[in-house]
Amino acid sequence: MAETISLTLPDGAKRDYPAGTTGAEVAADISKSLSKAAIAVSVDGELTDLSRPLDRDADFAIHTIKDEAQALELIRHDCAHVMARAVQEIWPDVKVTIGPVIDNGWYYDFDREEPFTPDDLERIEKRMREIINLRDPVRTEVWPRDKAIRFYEDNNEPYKVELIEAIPGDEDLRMYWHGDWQDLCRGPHLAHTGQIPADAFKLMSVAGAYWRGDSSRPMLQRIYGVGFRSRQELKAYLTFLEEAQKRDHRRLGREMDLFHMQEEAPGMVFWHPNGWMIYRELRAYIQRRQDAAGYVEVNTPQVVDRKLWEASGHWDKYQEHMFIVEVDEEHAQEKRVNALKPMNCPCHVQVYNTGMKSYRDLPLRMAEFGSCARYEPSGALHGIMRVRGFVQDDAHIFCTEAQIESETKDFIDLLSSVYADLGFTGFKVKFADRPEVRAGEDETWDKAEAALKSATEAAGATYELNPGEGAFYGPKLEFVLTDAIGRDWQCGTLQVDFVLPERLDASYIGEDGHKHRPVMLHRAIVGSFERFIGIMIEDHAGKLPFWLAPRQVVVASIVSDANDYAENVVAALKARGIRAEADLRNEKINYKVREHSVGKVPVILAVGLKEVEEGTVSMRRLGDKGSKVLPLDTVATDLAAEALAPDLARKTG
RNA sequence: GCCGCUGUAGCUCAGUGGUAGAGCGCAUCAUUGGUAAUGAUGAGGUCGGCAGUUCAAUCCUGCCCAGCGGCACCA
Repeated sequence: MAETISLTLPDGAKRDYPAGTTGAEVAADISKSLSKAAIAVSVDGELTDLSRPLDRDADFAIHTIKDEAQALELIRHDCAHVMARAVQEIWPDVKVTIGPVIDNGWYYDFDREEPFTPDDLERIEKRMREIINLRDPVRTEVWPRDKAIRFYEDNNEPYKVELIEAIPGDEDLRMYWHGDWQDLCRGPHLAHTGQIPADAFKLMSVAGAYWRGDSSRPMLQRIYGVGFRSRQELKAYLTFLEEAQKRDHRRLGREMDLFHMQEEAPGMVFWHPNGWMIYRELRAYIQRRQDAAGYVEVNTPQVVDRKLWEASGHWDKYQEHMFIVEVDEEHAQEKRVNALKPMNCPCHVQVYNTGMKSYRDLPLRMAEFGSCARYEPSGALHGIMRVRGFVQDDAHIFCTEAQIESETKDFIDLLSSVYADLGFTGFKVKFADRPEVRAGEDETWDKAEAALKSATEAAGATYELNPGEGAFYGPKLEFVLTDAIGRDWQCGTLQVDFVLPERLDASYIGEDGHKHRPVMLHRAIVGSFERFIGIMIEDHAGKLPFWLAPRQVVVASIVSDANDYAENVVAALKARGIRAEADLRNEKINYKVREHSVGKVPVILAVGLKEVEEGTVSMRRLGDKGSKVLPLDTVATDLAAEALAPDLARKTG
């Protein structure tokens, strides 16, 4: 070890210290105020404790609470420790497990017989504040693993023992203390508990979670917390949560009268006229785009004999998740067992397999908006986002291996254009390559992965790797959208499949006059319409773009003498393809404006005696404060243009 | 599926071992008004379902169903 080490500060200045000097000592050497404000240091970009001895030349930075990323990481991390200590002080029998930092906060998993109650959370929070006020210094030591294992065995912390045993190699472990409380942790940590802002965290909820994420292992209790640097930041986050709640598609679905769900059909959507209008518009748009992109559309049965599912391999793997339909046929020897189709692909191969296919028929792009049913586990259901009955913008492209690349590129182009039309300007691409357990030769995988990669690049898309997450039958691309409040949604997909054509014996006659296997590309752009509409509702907070809005215009009369004129206005708008309705109720205009604003109607046209006389309307846009009086013709022309779906608008120019 | 919580009027929610309330919405009447709630009156409930305890259960107990928050799952 060098006697002297040289630290390069962020401003470029170099400072020399004896090896073994700690970050805290460096901070104290620079200034007294920095010494007080310091919470951690970075050594060559790596965040670490103030108390850690420095042993080499490095780029060096001292962090205070002003360094947001580092501060939040440390605060949340130490909140997890403080919470675990609070829990163990209140209930000494509780066993601790793990407690990582997550978006906006942290969680910690505990093993305790009794469930934690909301009152318990308050109690824990209070104790946490007390611990923070103690300003206990954080201390770490490096222990050999044997010693650590013995320590946790003696202290009856079996989960910690298991954690250590799962750490590969025989590296030493870092043990953590604040006060008398101990945990296994590699850090980094704050200098003392008092550096946690005591008024900027909140315990949010308790939930069950499997030990090590494995559903065959014990269910632990997970307490979630959120933590920030200041009370203001916490408050801002809580306000954000309230805003997010207001755009919940389940709530908006009810308020806008889009759909409902009920006990008799869990996970199935009852679409109301308003919601179904969105669905129809979106589906018609996708249909037009796919027609234009050279797809053919088919429709295949929903109830299909188990034999087909056995042949495709689904019966084996997904039987538990299929709706089974048994039919007693009067003269049959045994019951006929069918399944509601969970997906379209096996049926598409049946259509493909009729007649002889030639290489001249490829690529064959077969689309279907087919109703699928999957018996999803009850706990997975979530509004219309995760359902048991759904329709995808599903299609299978039968092609040769040589065509994978151009088909992929064409698909990504189509998908980008559709996403842009739907208001999602950017999307991420993930490339999921071969999983450990897979079908097919490595050589085939090489070819498929290479084709998929170069096609993705040719389409101008950058991707991140999602290693080992491909389907068992082939690599896949996942397309991920980000919504208005920053949440990611995986919607589109493209999967290369060599297995199903084999299993279901699909073939074509090649140029050489011999039989060949086609490749199948499974692909979807929006994924399920149900889920995508849910995403659109939340993304727009219910204020859908005009062409998708189920109710586009309400013409509201101000006095009953304007009722006839209001009806005429509605007729004029309808004649131009606009979804317009009249509100002639005996209510004040304030009342009507409020009701239709709450109902997210994009345009309200108020008409009173003045408008009747002048042939005008008073137009108010959703979200605007005021209104504008305009000639009816102008409004009708403008709104008719606005009502066109993006692809139709492009055609009209 | 697993852990926890919840289920009362169309919606949001109070409430009680002696069969129930508010606001909004709905209906009727009055009001004809100018851009986010006009007033009055009225109707509306097997208190999620099935058992049990009790003289008596919406309330207590058990089982089931559904929803919510997570976990696991997502062909």
